[in-house]
Amino acid sequence: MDKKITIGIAEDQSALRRRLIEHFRFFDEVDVTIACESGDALLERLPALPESRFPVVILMDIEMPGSNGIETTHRVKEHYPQTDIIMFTVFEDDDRIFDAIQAGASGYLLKDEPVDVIVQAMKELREGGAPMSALIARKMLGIMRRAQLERQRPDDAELPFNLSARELEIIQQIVQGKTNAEIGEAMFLSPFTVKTHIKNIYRKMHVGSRAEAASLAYKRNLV
Amino acid sequence: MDKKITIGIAEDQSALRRRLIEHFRFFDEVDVTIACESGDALLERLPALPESRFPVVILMDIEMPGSNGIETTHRVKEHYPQTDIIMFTVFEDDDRIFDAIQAGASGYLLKDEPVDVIVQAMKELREGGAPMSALIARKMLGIMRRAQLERQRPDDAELPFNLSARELEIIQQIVQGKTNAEIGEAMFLSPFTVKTHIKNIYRKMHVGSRAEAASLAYKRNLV
DNA sequence: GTGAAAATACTCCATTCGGAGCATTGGCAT
DNA sequence: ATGCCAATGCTCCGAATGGAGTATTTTCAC
Repeated sequence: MDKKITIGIAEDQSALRRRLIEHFRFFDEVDVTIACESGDALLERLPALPESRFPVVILMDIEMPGSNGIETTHRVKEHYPQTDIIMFTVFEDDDRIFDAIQAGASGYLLKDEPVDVIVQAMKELREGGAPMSALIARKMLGIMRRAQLERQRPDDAELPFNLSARELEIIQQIVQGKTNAEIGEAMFLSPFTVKTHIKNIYRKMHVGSRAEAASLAYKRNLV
Repeated sequence: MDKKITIGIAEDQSALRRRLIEHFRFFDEVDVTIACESGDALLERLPALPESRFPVVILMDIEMPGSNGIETTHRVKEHYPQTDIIMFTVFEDDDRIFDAIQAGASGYLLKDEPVDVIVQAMKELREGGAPMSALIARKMLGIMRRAQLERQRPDDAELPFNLSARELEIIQQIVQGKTNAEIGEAMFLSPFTVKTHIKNIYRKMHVGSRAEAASLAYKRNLV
């Protein structure tokens, strides 16, 4: 059988914190090894824990005095990237969810979830999942629909519009607002050559000005 | 008790399709009302269904001949936005997950999930969740960490660089590659006026050319 | 109702750009 | 080997841009 899941708790409301600790006692799978009333306290006390009692999962309140849950998550993941963090909150606005994920949270539960669901979430986490309350999961989808993905292009993939590598270099200078002369200087080329390249770029991209080319370059993730 | 969940299936492998239909029979909660071997067939046959047999959830394979699952999802959501779609696939690359979500999918299951998990996912969906296989949920988090969120600006929030509303309008035309004369025509302004606005824009944004302004506009989500 | 800010409009001038055409070189593929 | 295409460089010309300065009208807040 697997070892117990060691849990950390950061939650400023002492009543809730104690209630959680009490309830977790009834579950054999988990073991609360640290519980703090603030993110700062958690960060202070974590280094002192022996490895065997170091939390594998931290239940993190978002709203806390001092360092809030987002900041604390950032710092914890910085020092202990292998520790998973579940945000635990009553709030559910999109920006906060997004920020929590970006900070490194791997799960997001609303505080009204029953304790057995929380324990189940811990197990899911350890099995590679990303437990989320239904409402949060739905909101995440909404966030993703509004998000722009920065798709990275494999090096050998062909560039949009059949642009050559050289032409791409030139575009990158164009979006910086450089003149042909400046680009030539930067690339050790005659400004005439730069101009010829730009002519070809315009033809391939079906545009007719630097602004339009820059715009299209952004839209197509060329820069 | 709630009514049965009506299910649609789009899956080109006939063996799997039949297996799913067979297995779903054992679950009282669900009722397969339509099963097709392609996205095109689904789109063709959906309009003919009576409302009572219209699928509330569609299990959608991604890899299909003709319209693939992403395209089909797009079209289904376009015509039947209230129908939920679960992507059902063996593939799990980030771009595909992202595209599926953007197309309007509300869940994402791997084909190796047991049927009872799939049925459970349907129920979760109806309860407002977004069921995902553990692996997919984790990948979604990774995608979100790389994503840029387009945070929408409240109407009364001040624009970056203290640009006026009128100036913003002009920028939008600039990124389209228009000349001052064309902008003037579109906005019923003298080209001289357009020029004056652009001068002010340059001053406020600390740039000196249309390409640079367009570029910065994209970076700051002005367009 | 007064003042500040924004929007409108124009002039002059030097620089830059975009379009067309042309030429040479070097590398890569058939 | 040969032919194609990318990369390089150039000329001429007209159109558009960018910079500076000035002026009138509108609008909106205090």
